[in-house]
Amino acid sequence: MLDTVTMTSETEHPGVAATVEPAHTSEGRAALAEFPLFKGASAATLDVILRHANLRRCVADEEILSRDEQAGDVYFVLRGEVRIVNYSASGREVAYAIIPAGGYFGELSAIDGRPRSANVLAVEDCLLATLTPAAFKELLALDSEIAARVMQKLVRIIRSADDRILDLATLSAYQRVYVEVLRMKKPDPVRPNSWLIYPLPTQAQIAALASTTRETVARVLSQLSHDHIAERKSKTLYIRDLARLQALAAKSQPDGKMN
Amino acid sequence: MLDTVTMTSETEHPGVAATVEPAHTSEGRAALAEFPLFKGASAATLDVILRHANLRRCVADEEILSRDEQAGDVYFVLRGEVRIVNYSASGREVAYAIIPAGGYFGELSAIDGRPRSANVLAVEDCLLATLTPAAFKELLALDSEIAARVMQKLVRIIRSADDRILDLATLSAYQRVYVEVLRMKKPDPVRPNSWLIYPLPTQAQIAALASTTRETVARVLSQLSHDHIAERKSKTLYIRDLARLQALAAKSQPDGKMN
DNA sequence: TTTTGAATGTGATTTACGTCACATATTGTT
DNA sequence: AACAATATGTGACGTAAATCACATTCAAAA
Repeated sequence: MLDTVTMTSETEHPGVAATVEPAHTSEGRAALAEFPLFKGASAATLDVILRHANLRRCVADEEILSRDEQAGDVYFVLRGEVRIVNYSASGREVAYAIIPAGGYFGELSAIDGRPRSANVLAVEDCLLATLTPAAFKELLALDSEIAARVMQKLVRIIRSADDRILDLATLSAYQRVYVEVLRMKKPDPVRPNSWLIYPLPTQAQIAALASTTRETVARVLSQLSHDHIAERKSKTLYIRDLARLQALAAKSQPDGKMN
Repeated sequence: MLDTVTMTSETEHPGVAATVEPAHTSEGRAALAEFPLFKGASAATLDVILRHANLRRCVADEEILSRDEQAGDVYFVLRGEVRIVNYSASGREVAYAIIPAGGYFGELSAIDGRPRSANVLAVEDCLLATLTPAAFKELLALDSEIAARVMQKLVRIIRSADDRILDLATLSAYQRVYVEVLRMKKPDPVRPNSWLIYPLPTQAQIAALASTTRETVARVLSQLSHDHIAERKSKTLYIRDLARLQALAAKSQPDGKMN
């Protein structure tokens, strides 16, 4: 499944795989100063960050960190995109989130010192900055604005996890796929008032997000296409009838029983 | 489903239902100073708390706060127990957590200012202390130890929510009940090395936690009893064979497919 | 181009478990 | 003790969706 990592791209030292390097390069400085979490930070704060941060590059599909590992580094995604996933005992993949450039992960272990709760995979080639737990905590103590932002992000994670639990507990598999499609939609960059998904993840990846099977996702997509609600053209899915899709996602099963 | 609340118990002013009162009573002072989150706090911190806190009493099954409400008070459970739940469009109840005395809730809205994400019900008669969002934020800014504890609690919530998502996505309904039973077990106060659940929640409540139906919970409990793994005697469930129960909870469906 | 491995589409079959329908048991109340 | 009112136990049944099994299409190398 995972490619054996070949360290060719973006590595200047042949032979030694230089995956970790200090962030004191012009590239690192610029990227970190502009990073959303640190936007508007004082010079002192930025100094702490730049002094402690390291850069790490990784290639598509590389496993950046894995569950149960006893490490607490916080990772900032400067370029690329990562997926946070877990595997069931039987090997089924469950995806928690996709973090694009500008996001960060790994803060849970940094905050409570416990092992990693999930695996993180690079969706594509990535440039990451890392901070040790000690440095991250220093940062939180030093800059209350950043501490507040981190806390807000934790709250956002809880809210979305709670939503997900509600979805898993109460929606049908089809509905969960509808919901996932709705979550992934972005405004069409050319046509206004129109929505699309690009690039469309593989059906297996969508299935992992919606906690169902690849086949079910295929059936849902076929049905949507047949009903002219969404249309797939190679790597993009055009949403033709948003209202109808939302209706499908929301329609409550004729249940009515209040227990 | 919910009893219409009759304000008889613990109310001294007949007529007016005095649900909110300042915490400046000896009862309030003692309870708050001993409260886990505030344990070891400085006099200044405690002063802020006591000055801003109010007490609120509520009776069993009362709805303490409800989803989508635009309010951000934080609640501290001084006595009693509350359940955090949500309802699906079709009315099915999904329980997130049961918070005993010493716990708190409502901090999400206080932190991010967004509406309530769930409903909170009193399991039994409760004594609660409340803090406005402003007071809570002041507290976080004033006392970094408390801020850190709150952050740790948020992380704990995320970890358990992620576990729950994994369970929902990968375990069978039976297994989810096993898992829930295992979660609720406590060491037997009299017999050492023995586990039990007391008081055993109703099957409907267990079903809400495990996201299944009451009937399924009944079947699981019957099966466990039949196999001498657990035995129910009125309000307590004795776990007779912990190892076997854990094995049942963990047994991976013969799936093996890695996708 | 040809080849080879993923990714996708769709039928047929199976099954876990929700739903429905009661009977029985356990509570708490007059 | 008698009575509701809740809570529990268990069969029968239907169905959503997982599983299995291919055919087909697409996309990346050789």
